[in-house]
Amino acid sequence: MAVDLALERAVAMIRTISPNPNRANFGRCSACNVRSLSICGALDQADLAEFERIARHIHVTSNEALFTAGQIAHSVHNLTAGIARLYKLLPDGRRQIIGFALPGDFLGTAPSDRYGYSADAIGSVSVCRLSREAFTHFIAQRPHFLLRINEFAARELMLAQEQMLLLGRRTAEEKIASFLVGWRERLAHIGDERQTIALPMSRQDIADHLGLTIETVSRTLTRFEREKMLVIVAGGVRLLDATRATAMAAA
Amino acid sequence: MAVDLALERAVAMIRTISPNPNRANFGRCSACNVRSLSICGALDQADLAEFERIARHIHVTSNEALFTAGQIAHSVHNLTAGIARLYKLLPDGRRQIIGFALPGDFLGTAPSDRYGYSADAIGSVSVCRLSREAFTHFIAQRPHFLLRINEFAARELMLAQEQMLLLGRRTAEEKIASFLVGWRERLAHIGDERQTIALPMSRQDIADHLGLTIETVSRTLTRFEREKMLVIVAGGVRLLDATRATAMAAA
DNA sequence: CGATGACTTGAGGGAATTCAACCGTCGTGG
DNA sequence: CCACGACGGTTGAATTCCCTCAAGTCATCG
Repeated sequence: MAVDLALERAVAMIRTISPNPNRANFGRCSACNVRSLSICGALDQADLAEFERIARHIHVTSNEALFTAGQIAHSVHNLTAGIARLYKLLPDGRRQIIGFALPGDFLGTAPSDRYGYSADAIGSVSVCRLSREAFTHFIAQRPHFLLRINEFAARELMLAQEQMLLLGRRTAEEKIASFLVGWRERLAHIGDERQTIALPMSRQDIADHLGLTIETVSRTLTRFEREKMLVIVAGGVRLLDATRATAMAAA
Repeated sequence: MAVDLALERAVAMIRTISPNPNRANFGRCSACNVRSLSICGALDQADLAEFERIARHIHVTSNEALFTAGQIAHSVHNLTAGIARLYKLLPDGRRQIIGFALPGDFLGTAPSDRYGYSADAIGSVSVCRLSREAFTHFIAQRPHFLLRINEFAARELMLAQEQMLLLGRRTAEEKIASFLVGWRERLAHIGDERQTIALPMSRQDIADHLGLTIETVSRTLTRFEREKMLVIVAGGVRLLDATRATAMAAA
């Protein structure tokens, strides 16, 4: 039906920014459709060729792990398509999703030789995987690239700080509204600007991201719908009153 | 009395790692007692001289601001003595302390030209202040320095991720225990290893860091004391049962 | 179709907050 | 010298927001 078609298109949009990559160049960095969004945006043709030599394309399917917290961090990752869930677990199973990674996001900024969090796929995901060793060597002689990585780390840090404010000091209602508004912005940043906000992650994922339970997320969303702030559709929500949502999210 | 003397020594210890800087070299980077802990640890004598040329020493007293969220970020800061409170505010005054900065910490990793959070002094604080412009220029030609900054950003990010887990998924009891254990580790890292954990910040600060109220912090600490896990002393706590505290904090 | 999984909805409970009072210390000024 | 208020902290009682537990709906799929 129509709804599903729209959803499918939305998901496809997220998976790859431009849906028709040149087949001949498929897999080649120079034809990468998220290059400008990613750390690789700072590389010229020569650098890119070398980068490509040390990178490996990996595809993982839904709920498959990219890496797991505590493991030796042999690789760094560059998300090229799909969405990943980044999370930490407590021994008793409680989970905190520290973020969702979108195409262009870099997963490799870590202070130790072990992954500080786990990452797995929400739907099918493609990444560039590089051995940390090769990557370290690569950046060592390319200061401008390092600068770019630094910018990415800074942006990630800022998001983390926003999230701390949300987790520590916002009500459930504010958390949901902030999440929707922030998520919409991030989708817009990668080129997905539609009225309907795609929510490919589950309610449980949202709950674990906002420090809530699945029931509270569900209840709050349906209340927002009752109050005509949004409409819940398959795979996402359509924002009717963006002004009110933004006001609730007020930084 | 004895308690106050011990406290004073503790505070002095935090303020400056080595209490007797060479007077002749006072204020000189080469004599800086937190250099090895800070980003400047990656600089050689020549670099250090240049760094010193663009840095300015600033002292601020208790509760004075270093910078404020939203302002144009003209400067970056390097904490050399004392402790700073880093926080974000909501329009209605709710506050989230995103971290406490210790000597050696670098405050300058930001993706925009505006400060993403506010910083002010807990007790008296000394910082090296550099214009962002000069700093950017400085790092541009020193890749190894940039690498060091990157390591610092990565560590900060990891701390932020830990804090998200704490804020989103831990109980009040676990939050307090985790905070005490983590804080003790950080103090140890800068050379302050004593039985008594110095807590120079107020109960309100702790509450705003952990996403709790001041009453809950107070109640939980006194309960810990009743249960013989610790003793509350002026300016800090003395940990009696570190095993239990660590278990509560269990990552 | 029966089973399974994602989500919703309702009723009741509880952890932490809110509201309020109180305590001890410190600095100030009458 | 001490009365005083301000301030940081503690403690108690009542409230509330969100969680827990439980049931029910709906779509998907073997």
